Amino acid sequence: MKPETLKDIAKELNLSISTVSRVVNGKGYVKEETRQRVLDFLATRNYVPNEIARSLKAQESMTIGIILPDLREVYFNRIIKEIDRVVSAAGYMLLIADTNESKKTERRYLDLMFQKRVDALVISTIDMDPAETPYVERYLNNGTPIIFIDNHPKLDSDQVNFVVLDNHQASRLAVQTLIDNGHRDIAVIAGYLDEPTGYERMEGYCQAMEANDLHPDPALIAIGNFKADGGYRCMEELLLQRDVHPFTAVHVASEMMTIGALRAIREHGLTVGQDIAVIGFDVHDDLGLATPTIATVRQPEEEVGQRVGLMLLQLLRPEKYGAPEETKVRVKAYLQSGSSIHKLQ
Amino acid sequence: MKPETLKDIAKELNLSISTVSRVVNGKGYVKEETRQRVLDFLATRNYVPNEIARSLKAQESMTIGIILPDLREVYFNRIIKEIDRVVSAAGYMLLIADTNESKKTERRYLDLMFQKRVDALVISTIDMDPAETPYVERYLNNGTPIIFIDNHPKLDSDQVNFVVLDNHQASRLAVQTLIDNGHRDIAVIAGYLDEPTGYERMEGYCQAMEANDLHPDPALIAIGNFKADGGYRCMEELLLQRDVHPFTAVHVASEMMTIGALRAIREHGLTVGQDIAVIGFDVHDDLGLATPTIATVRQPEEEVGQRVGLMLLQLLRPEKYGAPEETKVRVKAYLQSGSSIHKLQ
DNA sequence: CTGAAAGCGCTAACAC
DNA sequence: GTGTTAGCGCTTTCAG
Repeated sequence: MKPETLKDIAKELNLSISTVSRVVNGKGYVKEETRQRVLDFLATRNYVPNEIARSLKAQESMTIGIILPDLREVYFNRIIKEIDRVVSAAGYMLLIADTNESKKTERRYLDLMFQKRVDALVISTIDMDPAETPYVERYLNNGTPIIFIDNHPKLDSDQVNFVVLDNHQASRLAVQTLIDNGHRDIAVIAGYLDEPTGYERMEGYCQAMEANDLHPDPALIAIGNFKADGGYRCMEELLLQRDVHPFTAVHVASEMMTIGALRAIREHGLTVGQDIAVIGFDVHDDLGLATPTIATVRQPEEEVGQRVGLMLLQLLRPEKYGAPEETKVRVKAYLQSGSSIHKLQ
Repeated sequence: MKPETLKDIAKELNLSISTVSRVVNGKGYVKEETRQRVLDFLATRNYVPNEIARSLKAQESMTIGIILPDLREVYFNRIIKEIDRVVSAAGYMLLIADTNESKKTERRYLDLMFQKRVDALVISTIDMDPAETPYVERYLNNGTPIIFIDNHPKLDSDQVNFVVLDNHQASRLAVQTLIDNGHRDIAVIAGYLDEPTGYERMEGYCQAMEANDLHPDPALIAIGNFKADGGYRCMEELLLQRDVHPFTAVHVASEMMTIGALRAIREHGLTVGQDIAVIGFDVHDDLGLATPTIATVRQPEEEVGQRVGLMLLQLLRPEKYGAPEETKVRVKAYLQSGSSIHKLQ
């Protein structure tokens, strides 16, 4: 019933535990004859080393914790998949926790994972001042590597590693794409400006406008709540004042707000990619369900996952994977074109 | 740097390890005064018990392994989210492995998780004869509970627990919905019949037809490869022979094939929900991007996750959660309506 | 009420 | 080459 131990094997073979251990691990001198005898016997049994005991002795769990707000988000599950691929090759496994957007749950998991002594932690926190909580400090005091994804705490310790999106570049790319298609009167629907993602994307919009000698009209800047209803309301507002403040294109700076904005446009009897050009942010339609297809800037999830995976290995085993060159990285968004943008003129 | 141990604490307090252990775990007699002294001291330190050591002693890891082919699939990440919610309340954490549809990787993970001595395993295997591999047997010999999801091996041991979809009922529901809308000439695009999901869904189609005294026309049954291109080709075939074998509606028995079929219909200049009614299988468009919206039968992912979670707890701690009543469960699909079905007559 | 001691399964000096 | 031993951090008898 209970799995066999080295001791069991050793007893049956009339050998010492250490000898068996040596052949199992393939390290240390063992006479070829004995080695074979052990190997043959092992083949008939079903011995699998107990990693828990190994962990206790070696003081490393060979596990990496991942804490995130919602596993259903495409962004997260893709990243995890990549991280898994990269680190599992080095023998690490992933302990995953979904906080369901709850700070309380996030803290509980932070504790639980520390108890389990994860060798490193990847976290997309919703608790933006982790430096102040003892929860994260435990890891830091410990020297346990932490990598933040999606967002990162303001705290500027060099212990704070992250891989996040370059929001400025992303929205610049979006707006530039509209401009390249001949649009000049461009509205933006951004998220709350007190959140970095909201603020930075809005700045990106302004940067692109100014780089093209266009003046962002304050009336064409709408601020929503990152959700579909926010996008809907913002779009409504923009449309209602359209005779006074005309625009031919809009950049919506989050996925859900894009969904809402599209609905508002449709309900106003207008056609996307004809009456109004739309470029979204991180809109996922890999199945190609939307007609017209939605142009959007997107985060390179695979790249993020790979970078996080590699950074983990470098942080955990620098002697093997080299010291990480950069532990604060901002990845670039890419353009996914779609028929929601029409050429002007 | 290294986290403190009971020993460290005990030494500083001039107490024995066992006394400190008792107050940390709140079990066993400790004089109220000493208890307070320990508690006060602990508050100033930052002691977190080492779960690895606890696990070794207790012979349980408080972790549950999950092995699945692709974390990006909505079906899986929702289930995991629910399982996590349920079992984490009981102190378990999830070790997750994405095999990327590879049998070899699946086996490697099966081994790794056994090494880590997971207390239970949830698996969506792609290796349909696990009974023959020693990989799964190790767990079974061990008494380690295994729950299969999505599909299950043919092997009919009572050790094989599963929570899977009732495919017959799902396709029956789909076809019945078409019939209820007045359709009688109904085509089906099913997956390969040597896979249970392909076969059972096709049977469900036949059952619904027969229950309504309709004769499934063999020419209206197309078999594809479960992927978008398969769905596309099948739909093409059906459309090309439509004058000889007319139909007004089609049930496509997998998500990706539905996507392909929709494209084929569009490219033939026909309109879904007008010229042809379509009901898909497990089509996910929670963002509501598709127009018209796609009617589909869907798996109740949340229910599956909850059932698996509860079953795990019951299998692991029957004294606390009661013995599981049923360990082979088939959940029912539900209907998600959409404008891809038009009423006939 | 508290402490000493054994042992979970494994690794790694260190002897022989 | 192989065995003995100590010890990773914890829980849990068993003495005192």
